[in-house]
Amino acid sequence: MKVSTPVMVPAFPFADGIFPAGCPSRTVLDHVTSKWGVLLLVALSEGPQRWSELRRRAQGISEKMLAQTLKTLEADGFVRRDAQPVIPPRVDYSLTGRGEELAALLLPLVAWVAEHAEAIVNRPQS
Amino acid sequence: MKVSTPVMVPAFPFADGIFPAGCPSRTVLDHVTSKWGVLLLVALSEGPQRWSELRRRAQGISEKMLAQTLKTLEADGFVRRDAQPVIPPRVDYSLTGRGEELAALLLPLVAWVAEHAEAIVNRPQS
DNA sequence: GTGCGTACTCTCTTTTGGGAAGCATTCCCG
DNA sequence: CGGGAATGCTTCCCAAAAGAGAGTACGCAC
Repeated sequence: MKVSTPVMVPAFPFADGIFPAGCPSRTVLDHVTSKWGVLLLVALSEGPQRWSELRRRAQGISEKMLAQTLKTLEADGFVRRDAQPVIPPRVDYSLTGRGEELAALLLPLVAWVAEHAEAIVNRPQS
Repeated sequence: MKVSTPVMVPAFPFADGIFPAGCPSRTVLDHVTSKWGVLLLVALSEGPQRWSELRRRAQGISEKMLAQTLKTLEADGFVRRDAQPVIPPRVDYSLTGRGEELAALLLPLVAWVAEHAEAIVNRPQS
């Protein structure tokens, strides 16, 4: 497998300047590529999970950032929040269709990074 | 098209917890998914460019962040810095092999975001 | 009625990032 | 012959944002 597919994306017309500065693309890109956004989307790509579970999977995230990031992802329509009014509260988070599309693009990236990370940190010069 | 391909990436063994908190993957992931890191990598995927050119393409970036981000990407071995000792100075930046691999994974993601950004910002509910 | 577990929310500290000026060097213009 | 422009950074200062940690509401078990 590997990089056997240098399909070379059409490199669409980025004109001059990747994106206009105030463009929606910038906003959304910031959300999905945020430190915790990526991690949560990848975590959720393995199936619905509840708050405390996500907290465990995304090691090191604070409760504040978890809540905040989930809220952003939900507002963007990537994540579905399903709160059951039971006590103690139970809230399940899952990817929407849109979220799954995105995760499918994110996963290869994360996989590549995971595979090369050590080499990159140790011997920057490739 | 759409979600016609729930190919579901193999979802490799993320065990429990996407990455250990202090893991190199985290570090590298943060670098490449940083706000300006993505933009610069994508910009450079269209060919070598010099400082002032990058500054223009990545609309809105400050000189400080451009210098800092390029330094990080160079340290990680994604970007090559080629300074010619002429006056006025001329410095060309380009992707290394590793940088191109990464950009190839980044482009589809950026393209998807560009395509859906407006809908996401306007009508979060999909 | 005390204490626990869950899902947040609030407050305060640390880090990040933008803006602008500075710098080195040579050529161009007046 | 002197002043200003062009280029690629670097440094300083301060506002904005990220992040940690404690606090809150809620019912149930004991």
